[in-house]
Amino acid sequence: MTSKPKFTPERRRQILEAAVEVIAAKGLCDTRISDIAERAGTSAALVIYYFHTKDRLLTEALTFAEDRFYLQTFHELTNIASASDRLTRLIEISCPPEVRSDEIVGEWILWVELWSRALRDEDVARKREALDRRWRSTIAEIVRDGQQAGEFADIDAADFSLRLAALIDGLALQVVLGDRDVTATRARSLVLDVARRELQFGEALTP
Amino acid sequence: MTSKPKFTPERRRQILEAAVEVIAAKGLCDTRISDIAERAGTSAALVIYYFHTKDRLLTEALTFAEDRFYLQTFHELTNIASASDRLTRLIEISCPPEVRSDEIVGEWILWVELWSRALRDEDVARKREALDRRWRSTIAEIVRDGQQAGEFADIDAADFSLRLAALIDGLALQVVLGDRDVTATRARSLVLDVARRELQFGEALTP
DNA sequence: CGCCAAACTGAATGGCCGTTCAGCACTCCC
DNA sequence: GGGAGTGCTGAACGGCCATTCAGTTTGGCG
Repeated sequence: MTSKPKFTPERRRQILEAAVEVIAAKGLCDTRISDIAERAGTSAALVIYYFHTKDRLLTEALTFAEDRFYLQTFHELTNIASASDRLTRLIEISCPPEVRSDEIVGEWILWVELWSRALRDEDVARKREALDRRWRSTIAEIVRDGQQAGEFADIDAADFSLRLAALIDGLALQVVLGDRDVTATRARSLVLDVARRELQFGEALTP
Repeated sequence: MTSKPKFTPERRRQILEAAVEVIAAKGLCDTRISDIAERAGTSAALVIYYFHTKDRLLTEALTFAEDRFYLQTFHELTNIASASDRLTRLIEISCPPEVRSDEIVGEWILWVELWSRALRDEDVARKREALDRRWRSTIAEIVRDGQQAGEFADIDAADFSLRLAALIDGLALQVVLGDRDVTATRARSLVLDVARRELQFGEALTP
């Protein structure tokens, strides 16, 4: 309101954050530059001044958000010693929680928007690919750590991480779309079961 | 071209098919009524005349396409006797093939568009939910058939079908988005491996 | 044939929104 | 103080596009 924030990089971030919020709330299609400007507390003209075109702004906002979320998650995981605990936490973080936390659900909404954009924009497609590769590498890394520590069974880490990531995507999607057959807790426990069964750690399985 | 098709229901279908093609090619956001009209060989005014509003047309087109695809798949499966063959075929059909067949890839593109729409439109969300429920039921049905015939191990059919459907979603998505780490054949064989391992059918597993 | 309803259309209409632009305010440096 | 550069803005501009409308064609039917 009264504050008059200047200085380019700070402004940039403000606008990106506003863009992320608007996209999550209204969807890519219905996002207007003026909405973003309003939420950022400036004018539409300034938004264009910083990003030149709406297209570039939207692309940058999507990757900005996903990148930030990844770094946050990654940072949290580095504080956990055991591989099985790290994997468990990773699953908990990535599956949407039962209570509709705007933070996590918003993150998944942005993924869906990112996917639809990546279908038509080669540039976005490559950025998405890089984000997902990094994510799967992180899982694979945990698996290999656990295997070296003797916590996990000796299965192929690359295959497992791809399967696990895909399963999380598929289940989280259902939860975010509000499917009444797929509650958040059910999704989470399915993923955890798969991980425990395949890597053979944690609670005993009763088959 | 020269033909002059009339009669309401036929026209309706023509327009819906045109809409589906345009959406798959350009995406929901960039789909114009005039594009659809042009492809259907009529005027934009007629399109509105039939569907009243663009919104309704798009929603109807998306569910029309997915419904048609499901029925087609379902019909093909009914001709297969053994449950394991049926499940194998279901997986083959739903995973995008290596050669970019417009038919299947288009189907997946439409799913992504449907998801992003379902995020904001309760009506679309419910329709999507119904489509997915039917799909998972189809899988569960096959599993139960196979179990009764002694082909499959006795695991929980509902859980398995949810997990399998989610895995297919997640992997097919990567393929359709052009991720270079996830080829179509790799995705397909991962899904088949999971199914065979969990249900214990087909080729021997070498763990 | 003549009449009616329904299918269909081309040409407006009206609103929206990305982008441009001319200029204001502020700060820094000489 | 004044000149310059930069952050910033309000007010156009211009194009696009869903929707409307007034009117034409078509086909069936008495």
